[in-house]
Amino acid sequence: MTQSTAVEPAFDRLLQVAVEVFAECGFREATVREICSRANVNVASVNYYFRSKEALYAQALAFAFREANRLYPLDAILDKGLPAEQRLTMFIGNFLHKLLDDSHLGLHSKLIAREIADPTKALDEIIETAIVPQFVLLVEIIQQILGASAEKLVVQRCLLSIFGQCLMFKHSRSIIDRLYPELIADESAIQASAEHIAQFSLAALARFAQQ
Amino acid sequence: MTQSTAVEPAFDRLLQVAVEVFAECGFREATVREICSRANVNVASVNYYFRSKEALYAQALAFAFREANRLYPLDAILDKGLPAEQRLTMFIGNFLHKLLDDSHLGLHSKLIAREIADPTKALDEIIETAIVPQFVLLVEIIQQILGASAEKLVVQRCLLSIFGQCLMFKHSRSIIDRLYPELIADESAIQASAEHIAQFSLAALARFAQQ
DNA sequence: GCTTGTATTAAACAGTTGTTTAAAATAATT
DNA sequence: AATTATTTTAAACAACTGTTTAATACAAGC
Repeated sequence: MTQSTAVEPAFDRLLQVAVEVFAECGFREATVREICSRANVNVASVNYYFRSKEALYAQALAFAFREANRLYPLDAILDKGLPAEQRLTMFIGNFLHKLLDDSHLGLHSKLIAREIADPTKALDEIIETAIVPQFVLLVEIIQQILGASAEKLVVQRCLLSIFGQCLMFKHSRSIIDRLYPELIADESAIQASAEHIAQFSLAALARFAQQ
Repeated sequence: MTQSTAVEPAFDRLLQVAVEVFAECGFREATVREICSRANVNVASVNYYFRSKEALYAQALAFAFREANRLYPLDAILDKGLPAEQRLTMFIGNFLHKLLDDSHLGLHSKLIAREIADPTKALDEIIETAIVPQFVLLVEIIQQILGASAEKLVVQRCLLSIFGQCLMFKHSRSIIDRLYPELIADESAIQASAEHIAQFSLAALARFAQQ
C-alpha cells in the first residue's frame, strides 16, 4: 500500500481520471503527467498499463460510452407502442440532459463532443457505436411522424435540424453561458429548453407532414 | 530579395498563413515553426513582427473577420423594407454558405468555430464583434415574425434553434461528411439544405406566432 | 561612401512533451 | 523461506515547444 488514497487499483483510477482530463483539455492538450498526477501514480504507469497515451484515450472513450448508456438509458424511448410525438419529446429531453450534465460522471458528452469537433483517429469507432444508433432511432421516429411517403433526404435534413438544436447547447455552450445563461441556469430551465426544441420541431414536422 | 516567392511583404504573408494554420490546427496545436515554414520566413519573425504567438492569433482572428464581412456582406438582409420571412431565408442562406465555404479565403469560419468550441482568451472579443451583431439581427427578424407580444425567452430559444440548425453543419461536419455527404456535396446541395432550414424554421415560427 | 534604422538569419535557450530504462519494492507461487 | 512474477519508482531520453540573442544583410538618408 504505497498510496493512502488507493482504494481502487491504479488501472481503474487512471481510466477515470483520463476521462476527466481528456474531457477538460482534449486529447492533444491533455498531458500524461497531469493524468498521472491526479491519479496519484507514476508517469510511467500510462505506458505500463496502457500501451501509450493514444491507447489510453481510446479506452477512456469506450469507458465513457459505457457510463453514458448506464446513466441515460434509452429504454422508454425504444418503446414503439408510444406515440411518435411523445417519443420525440422524450428523446430530446434525454439527449439535452445528457449533453448538459456537468456532474462528475457526465463528462462523457464533453469527451464525445470534443472528438466530433476535433476528430482524432478514434472518431470512426465513436460514430459507429454512439452516433449511428441514435441516428437510427431518430430516423425511425421522424419517418413515423412524416409518413411513409417522406423523401429520404427530407428525413435526413429534419434529423440534422433536431440534432443541431440540441447540440447547439453543447458546442456553443461558451456563447450561451455569456449571452443567455438563464436558459440553462438549472434543471427546470434545461427542461424548458428541451420542451421548446420539441415543440419547435414538432410544429415544423407537422407542417412537413401535410405536404 | 532573399525569397523568390516574396511578392508580398513578410508581415502580410505571415498573417495569411497564420489564418490557414490556426484554422487547420487550432491555437494550441498550431506551431510557430509550421507557420513560419509555410510563409518562408525565419522562426524569429513571429516574435519580431507580432509580439508573440498569442498576439499573432489575435491579429489573425481580426483579419479573418474583415475577410468574412468582405466576402459575405449582410447588406440585403439589413433592409427592413423586405418581408421578415424573406430576410430570414436570406440570412440562413448567407450564414450556411459562410460556414461551408472551403475556399482559400473561407477559413475564417473554421477559425471562429474553433474558438467557440474551444475558447481561448480571444473569445470575448469575438463574441462582441462577430456573434452579437448577428444575434441582434436575427432577434429583430424573429420578433417581427412572432409579433410584439412574444416573450423574450421564447425569442431567445427560437434564435438558438435556428443557429443550432446552421451550426450543425459546421460543428458536426465530420459526421455529416461520413453519414450524409450528399447534403453538402455541391453548391446546389448546400442551397437546398439552407432552404430546408428556412422552411423548417418558418413552419415552427408560424405555429408559435399563432399562440 | 558612410551612417543609421530596419529586416533577416542561425543558433541557442529553457521548458515541456510522450516514452523508455533499469533498479527497487511488493505480491504471488512454490 | 526462497523464488518468481508483478508493480512502482526516479531518472533519463530524444523530440518538440515559444522565445531570445547577437551577428549579419540590407535599405534609405545625408
